[in-house]
Amino acid sequence: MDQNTEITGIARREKIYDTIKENTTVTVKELSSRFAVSDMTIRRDLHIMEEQGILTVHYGGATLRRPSMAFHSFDMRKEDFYAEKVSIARCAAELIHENDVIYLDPSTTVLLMTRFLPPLHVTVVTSSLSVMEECAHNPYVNLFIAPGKYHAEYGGTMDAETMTYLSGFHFTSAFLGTGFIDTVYGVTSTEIDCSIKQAIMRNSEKSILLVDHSKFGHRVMKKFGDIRDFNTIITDSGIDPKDERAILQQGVKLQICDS
Amino acid sequence: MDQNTEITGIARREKIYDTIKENTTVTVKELSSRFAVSDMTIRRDLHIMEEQGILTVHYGGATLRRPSMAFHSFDMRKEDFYAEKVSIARCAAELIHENDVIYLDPSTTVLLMTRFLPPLHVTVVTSSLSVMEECAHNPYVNLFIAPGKYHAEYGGTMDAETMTYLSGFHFTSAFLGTGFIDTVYGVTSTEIDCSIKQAIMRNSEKSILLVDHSKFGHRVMKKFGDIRDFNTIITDSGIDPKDERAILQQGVKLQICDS
DNA sequence: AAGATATTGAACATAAATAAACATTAAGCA
DNA sequence: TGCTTAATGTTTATTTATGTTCAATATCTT
Repeated sequence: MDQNTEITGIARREKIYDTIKENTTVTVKELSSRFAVSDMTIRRDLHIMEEQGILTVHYGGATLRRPSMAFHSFDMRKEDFYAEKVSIARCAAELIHENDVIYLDPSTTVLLMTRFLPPLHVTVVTSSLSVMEECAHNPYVNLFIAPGKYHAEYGGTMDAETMTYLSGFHFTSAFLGTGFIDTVYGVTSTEIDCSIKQAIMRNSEKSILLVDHSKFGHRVMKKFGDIRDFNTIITDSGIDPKDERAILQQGVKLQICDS
Repeated sequence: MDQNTEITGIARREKIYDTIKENTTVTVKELSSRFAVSDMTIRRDLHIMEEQGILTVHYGGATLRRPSMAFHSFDMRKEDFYAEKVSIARCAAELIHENDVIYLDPSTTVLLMTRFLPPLHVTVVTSSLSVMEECAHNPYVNLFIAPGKYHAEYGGTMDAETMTYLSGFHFTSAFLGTGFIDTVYGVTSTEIDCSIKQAIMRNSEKSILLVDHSKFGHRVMKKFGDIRDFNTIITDSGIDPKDERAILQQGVKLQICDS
């Protein structure tokens, strides 16, 4: 309405923030005419604000980034290899049986599994806040929550008490994600995450690894398992044939889902 | 209802998601006329959302994927005396100090406190999923999550392990809610809830009860505390003067917030 | 079960939005 | 003043979202 004064840069972005806070969503056109600047400028503004985590840009405009709720904000769909992760998750969910007791890891790919849970009675144990949110209203799911200090970077609890609590369960299957897999060195993660995952795997009849192809060939300091420690590895069709062979040679079942 | 001015792409799909979350099922016709787009566009939207696992398309429309149903006693309670609860929560939040270690009960009124948390560093311990969600992204909050089986009717964990975990903390203040308060008999709740609340109160320097006026004069089987076990009781101006006097006579600080 | 009606998806067409590269302007400052 | 930098505008090819037509298919009606 009133842009009498020439607004520029940060000041304009603050106004944009005010607008999007009210309306939840804004369009490029609407903003460019309101501030009498070019579409390109608005687009640049929106991208800056997206970098700052304020909003999510999409074709035509942007939407306020809502703080909580894994799926309610669609930031997740901006995850790399989202489509691949969805198909991996879909495949993984098919491995669930009636009365299973399953562990669901704090991982975006594993989280997607909650979307494809079959209508079977299962017990879900998790330390992931997003998984809790998704399972809380699912009448088929018996949900158990692991304690500890919440870490925003993992989206869940992760400390000694988390591990102790989780060690008290016996799982029929554990669904694990990872950021780093190397068919020679094995699967790696952070110190505490490794400890927890190892505890889980010790207490699980089956360990299933969900990992998209982009994670292959990378590793960090601490290893939580070798390839052969998993019963099944589920990945997408982007996997390198060499890695595929390496996994099969180690006698591990490999499931490749096309995205 | 609809000033859906030129909603496009993702933004429209978000709205579709909101709609289907409420109604469980949507039709193509209904959506295409509501958003003033062609049927084909809606169909494409629905297919994208099906691919993402959000819903299942069928002839004529789509249905929410998640087996929803019981959209829960806990969510329903959010309605009664909402304004009163908000002002009670706002008052309660003012009792928080820098570096406090506080317990937040699974209760709708206590949950509302998370909206009014002052910009002070606090440690929040909770067994309430909603509290977790609200606090997870609050940079001032150090969040600790209590374990156990999740009960949809309480919106949080509530079992022996929950109690054991919570007993390990020392709180500067505990913020508790209740459904039943009687100035003569005391404050009552379910068996397990009582056990947990008592454990909390034993380990807390201060116990603060948040209760709107509609809860007075009611009681159930098990008591978790007498009026005088609380340092402060916060309620709204609808409280009966008799109850007000009864509380003050027992030497308990009473805070009445106008709604 | 057969015919009537409505819904669908595929192929194509079109308009709009985008990112990238480059041009221009404004602003600070030695 | 002239130099430098940051912000904005412009032009381009490319991508994306949406609309349209039509044959195939599903659902309803009797």
